[in-house]
Amino acid sequence: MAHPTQTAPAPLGRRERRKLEVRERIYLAAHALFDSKGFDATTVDEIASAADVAPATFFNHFQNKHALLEMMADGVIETLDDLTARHLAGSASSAERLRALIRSASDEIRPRRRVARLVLIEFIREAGPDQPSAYLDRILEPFAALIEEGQRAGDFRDDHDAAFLAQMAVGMLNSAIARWLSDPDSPVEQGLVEVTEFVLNVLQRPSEPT
Amino acid sequence: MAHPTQTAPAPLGRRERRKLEVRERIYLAAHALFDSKGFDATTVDEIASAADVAPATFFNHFQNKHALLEMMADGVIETLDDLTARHLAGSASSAERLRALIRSASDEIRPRRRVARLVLIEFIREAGPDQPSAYLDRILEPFAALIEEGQRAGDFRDDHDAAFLAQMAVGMLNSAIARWLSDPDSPVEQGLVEVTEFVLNVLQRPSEPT
DNA sequence: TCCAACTTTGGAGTAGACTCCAATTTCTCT
DNA sequence: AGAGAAATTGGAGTCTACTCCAAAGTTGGA
Repeated sequence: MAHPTQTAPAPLGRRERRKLEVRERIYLAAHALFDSKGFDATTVDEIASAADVAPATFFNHFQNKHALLEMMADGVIETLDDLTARHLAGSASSAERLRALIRSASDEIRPRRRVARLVLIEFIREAGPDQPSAYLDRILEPFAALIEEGQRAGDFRDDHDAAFLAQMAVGMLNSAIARWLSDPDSPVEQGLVEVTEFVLNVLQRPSEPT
Repeated sequence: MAHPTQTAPAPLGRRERRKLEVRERIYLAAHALFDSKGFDATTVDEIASAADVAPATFFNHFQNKHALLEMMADGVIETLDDLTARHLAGSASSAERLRALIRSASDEIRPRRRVARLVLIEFIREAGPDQPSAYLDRILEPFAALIEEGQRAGDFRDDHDAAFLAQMAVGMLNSAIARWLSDPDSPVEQGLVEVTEFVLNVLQRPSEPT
């Protein structure tokens, strides 16, 4: 799960390097704390002292505590994009690609359950009643790409466009993931596999007029 | 959208009646405020004064601000149960029943978009990383009941049990609703109808071995 | 080397959620 | 009517997120 703090690569003075370093330290400290204690139970002061900076410094780097979640959400999306790019490159069948993507995604999530939950909530919450959701669309993109690819190959139904099918697929996966995320002991692997197969079944079957 | 504050019907002294009245007043005030300003932007003091009680009184009735959301979530589930009971009673086809249920549900939600969003988030959030989600299961129940009915009638596929299919159906509907809730101007009617038809298509089509 | 720009930091201060408590009001029951 | 239980209320106090500011430290460049 890449986090977005590593962007500009080359021409950085010691100054900016330090700054990024601090920012990164805060981010990582927060990530660890959120994952172990949850968001609400984690104090800005705790984050600051875990990152070994003064409390005031925190606000030099992040507008507020919530901004950390947004950054983590960005990280998730980046990771998802990376995974998709990797799996699209491969030459397996459409179904196998989707399976692989979902397997990879679940591998990413597993060790960071708690943060994953927070991010999932963030995805829904972020879409304030005023602006269209940014995350939700970006989450769909990778799936849509993969499905479109599958449609072109003739593997997936094309009575709906890829975006719509992606939304349906993500919806189904989501409900499985949501359940998993909230129940620490549930057998994700198994549940997720079942849902994945169902999704494939739905995607593959061409529609007949009702 | 019934709210759960109306339970015990008969033997109430003036005292308990007053108490429920106050509770109800606070609940309604909060509901209105949440719907117009959102949760975070609404102050406990505001709620109290809108309900015409002292700020301290608020905490006599609700453990905290968040408890109001939980109560609203309960209300949603109750409403959903009611709707389902009503629609199960009817004698239409399985497909028609599902369409009717979803239509009713969307009618309930439409005038309370903002609160609906909060409640949706609550559904996901509530499942703390420690206890299994209570709401998520209860949300599925009505759909599962309806689907099971359809399976018995031979209208729906039965290669998976009703609970699983319900989860898939709710997942798909959810992703449509989530999108709608965050985009004030999106044509819910249309999107929801499209998704509903897709869900029906998925439910009706019996699976063939892959 | 020294200045200007930027960062960190401590400290004071605000707002809102929530607790605790004692005084007061409201109801119930006799 | 009057005692006792329960609810309301105001007030003081805590905790945390977050803002503002001035002092002090760090860095890059002339």
